[in-house]
Amino acid sequence: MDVLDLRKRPSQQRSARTMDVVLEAAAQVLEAGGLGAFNTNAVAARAGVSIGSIYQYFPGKDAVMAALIRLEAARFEAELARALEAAADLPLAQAVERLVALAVASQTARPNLARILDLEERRLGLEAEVTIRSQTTIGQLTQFLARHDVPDPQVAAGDLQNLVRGMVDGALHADPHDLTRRIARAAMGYLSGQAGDP
Amino acid sequence: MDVLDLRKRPSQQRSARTMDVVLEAAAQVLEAGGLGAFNTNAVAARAGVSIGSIYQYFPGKDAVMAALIRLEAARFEAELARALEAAADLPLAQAVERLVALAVASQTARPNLARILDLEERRLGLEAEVTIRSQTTIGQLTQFLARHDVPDPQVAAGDLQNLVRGMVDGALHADPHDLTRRIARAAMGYLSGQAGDP
DNA sequence: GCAGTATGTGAGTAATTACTCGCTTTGGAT
DNA sequence: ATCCAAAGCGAGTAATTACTCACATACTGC
Repeated sequence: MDVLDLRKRPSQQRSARTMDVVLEAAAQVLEAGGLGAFNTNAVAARAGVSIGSIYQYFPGKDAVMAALIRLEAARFEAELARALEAAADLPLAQAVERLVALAVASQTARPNLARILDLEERRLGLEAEVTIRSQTTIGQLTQFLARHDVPDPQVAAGDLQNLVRGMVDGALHADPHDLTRRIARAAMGYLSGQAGDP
Repeated sequence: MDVLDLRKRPSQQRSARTMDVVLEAAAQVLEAGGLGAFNTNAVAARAGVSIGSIYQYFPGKDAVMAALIRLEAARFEAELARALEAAADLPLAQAVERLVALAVASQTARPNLARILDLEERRLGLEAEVTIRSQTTIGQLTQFLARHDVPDPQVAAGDLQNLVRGMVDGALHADPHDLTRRIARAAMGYLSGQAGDP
């Protein structure tokens, strides 16, 4: 039984609108004001609900954070799944470019939020439910890479995810298209250099 | 006149030991407990000085943070400068491997700290003194890459820094030596793929 | 209408925390 | 020894904030 769990949702089939509104407000507060501005009052105000309502849906502040992390993870994973399906029959280079473009678009929408969620995921995920966000993302990527005969696909998947994340994080004010090209180049470079060069 | 400046240091030639102690304590608190544990009382306690003393050397909490960011930046830049000098006559691939090893070692020592400083730098550096930490680092790298006839060395320097940072951040529990090899491969892959493939 | 329940409210509370200020201690010059 | 300024101290203060709870309102089946 985790403090971050939402099992205590008062009824089974709630309108869920309030919850969504709160999470969206939390995202906006984090994006606009950073971790320091993320407090229950600010989130409630932005969501247009009372503080009490927040505590009807979430056992505490950290639970809001955790729910937001899971939400964003789920969104990205859904997009990734679609993109992977669409790119299934493409040659590796083109497939990689598409996936990178997806990652760039995803992070560019709310640059600060992504960074904060990264950091908070580590703080909250204290060993349990390790890396909420990347678990299945990595899984999907691993399978994709394995199909393209990339050696050590699991490690490669993790490396690529980190490579992309780092480059997107660092260069958010660049032109997205150009950035995508450079990141794709780095990713392909990594994959080409894979394994036994003699 | 910035709130983060330390110009108001009470005397011109202070022992500076207290200041160092405070900064080291701040680093330890951040590494151990994250941003949430970073408060003036905790830092003072860990440093073995009183709260008052902190405020004799720093105009406020954020100034401690800023000073720590500058300190770590200066340390890394010094190491980088030495490494670049030592690697000046090496072929590109070997030079890159050495630089990557340095970055890995640097971040591995205090993994959480590095991430937090990244985030805080953005929060504090609001447009002024843009990217305290990477300014001269990038400069040094740019010159190095230019000497090796890398096209667009400035962009490449930034990309490489972000690529390395991302990969190190994401895989801190891996074996440092293996990690270094993989990152170096990615970096070389990026550099090889540079410019006009037809 | 009405009973009963689900949902929403927001003033209040207890805890935390950045920072102040009047005081004590230290150390060096005479 | 005496003085003085520099350095250090830490209880106190005002502000912030996570969270509670007694109450109000909306909704549902009758």
